[in-house]
Amino acid sequence: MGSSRSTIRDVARAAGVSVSTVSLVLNNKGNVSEATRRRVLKAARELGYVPLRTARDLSKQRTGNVGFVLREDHFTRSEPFYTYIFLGTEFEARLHSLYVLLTTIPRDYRKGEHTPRFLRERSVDGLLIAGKVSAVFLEEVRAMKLPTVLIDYEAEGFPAVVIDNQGGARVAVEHLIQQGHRRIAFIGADLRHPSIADRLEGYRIALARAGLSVDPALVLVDDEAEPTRATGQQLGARLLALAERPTAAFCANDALALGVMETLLQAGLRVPDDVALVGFDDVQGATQAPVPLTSVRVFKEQMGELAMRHLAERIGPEQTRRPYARGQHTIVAPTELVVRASSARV
Amino acid sequence: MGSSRSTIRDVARAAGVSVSTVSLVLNNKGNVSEATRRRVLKAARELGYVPLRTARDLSKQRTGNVGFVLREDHFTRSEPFYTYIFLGTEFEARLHSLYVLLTTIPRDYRKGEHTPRFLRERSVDGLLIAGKVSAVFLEEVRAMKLPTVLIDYEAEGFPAVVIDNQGGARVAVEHLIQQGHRRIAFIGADLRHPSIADRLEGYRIALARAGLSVDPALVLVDDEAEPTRATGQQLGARLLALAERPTAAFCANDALALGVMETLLQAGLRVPDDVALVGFDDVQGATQAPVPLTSVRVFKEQMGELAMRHLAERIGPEQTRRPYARGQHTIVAPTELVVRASSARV
DNA sequence: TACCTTGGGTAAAACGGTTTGATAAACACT
DNA sequence: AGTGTTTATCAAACCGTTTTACCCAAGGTA
Repeated sequence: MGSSRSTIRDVARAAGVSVSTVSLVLNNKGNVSEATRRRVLKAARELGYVPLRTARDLSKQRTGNVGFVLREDHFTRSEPFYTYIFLGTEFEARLHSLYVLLTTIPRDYRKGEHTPRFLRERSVDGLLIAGKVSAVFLEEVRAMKLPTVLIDYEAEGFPAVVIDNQGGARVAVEHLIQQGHRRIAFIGADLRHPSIADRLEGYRIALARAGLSVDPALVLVDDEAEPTRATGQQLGARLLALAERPTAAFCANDALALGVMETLLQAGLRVPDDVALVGFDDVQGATQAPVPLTSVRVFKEQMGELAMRHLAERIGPEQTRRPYARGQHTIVAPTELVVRASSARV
Repeated sequence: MGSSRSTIRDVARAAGVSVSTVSLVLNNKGNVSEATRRRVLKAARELGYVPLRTARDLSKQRTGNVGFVLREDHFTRSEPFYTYIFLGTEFEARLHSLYVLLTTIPRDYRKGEHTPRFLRERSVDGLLIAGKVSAVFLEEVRAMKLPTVLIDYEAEGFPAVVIDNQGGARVAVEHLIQQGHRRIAFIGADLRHPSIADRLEGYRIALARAGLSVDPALVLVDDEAEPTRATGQQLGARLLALAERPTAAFCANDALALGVMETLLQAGLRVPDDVALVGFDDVQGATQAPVPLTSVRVFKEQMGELAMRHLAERIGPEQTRRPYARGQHTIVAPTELVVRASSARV
């Protein structure tokens, strides 16, 4: 038992070939006869040889790492949305022999002050950014000319993997219409967030296609707020205060929907009998709600995988580094409506 | 603007010294005159020189990475307990110039099949393991002779950073006693988990110190279950079914406590008037509960920091790698009782 | 026969740092 | 003046890979 790990030289010696040959075999490159290939592989196996990453990376002029950046408040919120996305990237990363360095940035990012260490040290080959982040940060990243893919967010000049927000919202609202609803509210928050804006657009389209007009009074949006449960409670109160109450509401996400539900139930209304509710994201809490929540399911791990795969291609040996035109190379991840009790037949 | 990043040789040339001198200056080693030191630093600054990690690591015979392993179901559960611990380690890692590779393992870990990639490739200098993990995994790690620190879990032969479970539980129960309670239940789950066992022990000690005896009927434990909200609901039902109902309950964690609360409220009881409740962990949900929950606060980031600092010491250049005796080098992180409405005065 | 290919292999030069002697100069002590 | 000792510096070796450039023998072609 050699205690220290064995090197490529040990393998070469054992197989009776040169170091270069071993390297060629292990990377299946160049012309190597079947006989030597087998000898080398056998020797490598017997010695339990695993190439040393640092050596390989130094030689290959790469770091073998990719960065994964998201806002701290997004990472630590109770719904593990981005956690699943991260797991997806981690999973896919294995296939490309990359390591993922996860780090968070504050909501109010300030330039030099908060720059992730791996960017300063330039020890990543590419970058994934999940969720909405400060424009200042994106600016800084842009200047670095580092292959980057956004996830669940969009910005000029960056390829992105996004949820089919508009499509998902449309299907959700169509579902409500099919259940017989005609007065359907929209519950939303910060419309500068592309996802929320797109979901509103899906709502509009669904109504239009059904020949229904959009009643501005039913579009309940707190443009200054984050789409949280607390915001949902407040908007729920506004909904209750309406002269002519809607029979259903489509909420821009589950947190909002759960907040609305809470307010409605506390006011003594029944869901879905008095007001049907549909959310978006299909978070864990959706099934555990007092009235299980109908929601639009998002395939989070899959989004992470798609993003990582795309990034790996850009990093890859091909080095095709072509610049991205706006909107081009935006990958849209499909959604799926999950019907539960909160939107049962009227 | 030299487009390519500058190397140590560029700095040496600019400062008019040898490469070795630059290295010595940048690592403040050896004897270097103040004059040259300044010249070198100036040159490095002007060239924006940052040492290349892969090169440094290869040379130093280290990887510069540490692994962070936890169970997938722990990572993705809605309470970001381990997420905060991870953030603490990440923060501390910066001070030691280490990168943290986060990866999850399944609950039912099987040897070769699920071995984290960085262990197989031996590309970490040390390992952090958070939460309870499969004994099989610990066995595998032990065999690797890799510096390791456990967090929020304990096992033979590993140093660990743990919550002061017993002390926290004691303070919590003493609080209930001080509020006038005499019949206090304990709500728990899987007692093989050291944390839960220790919290039960704290409960016992507090009662004993107050001269109260432990009524076995009031120790409600589902030994086969995980300490989740659902388990709490079931145990809440058992509590309701007791002939002589307790006036208070100390729960082994907040999830259990919230489950119990739900059951009690649904049964028409009032908290704290009919039954006072105290939890443990002080999760986000504790403040948002129907009746805000008194709980034992845990400093999660701090635990991560402590663990990483300890690990860095073991990895460090000192190489003191002395073996750990049982229980030795177990760092106990303090707790703090946070009193809220669920345990108000009787 | 002389002249390309091509297949199979290697030695040596990177990659960009750190660390280890060696060396020369300055200094201190008989 | 001669002899250690310390201080400041550097050339070269080293870390473990990949990659490049070259070599030789065998086979094909004119």
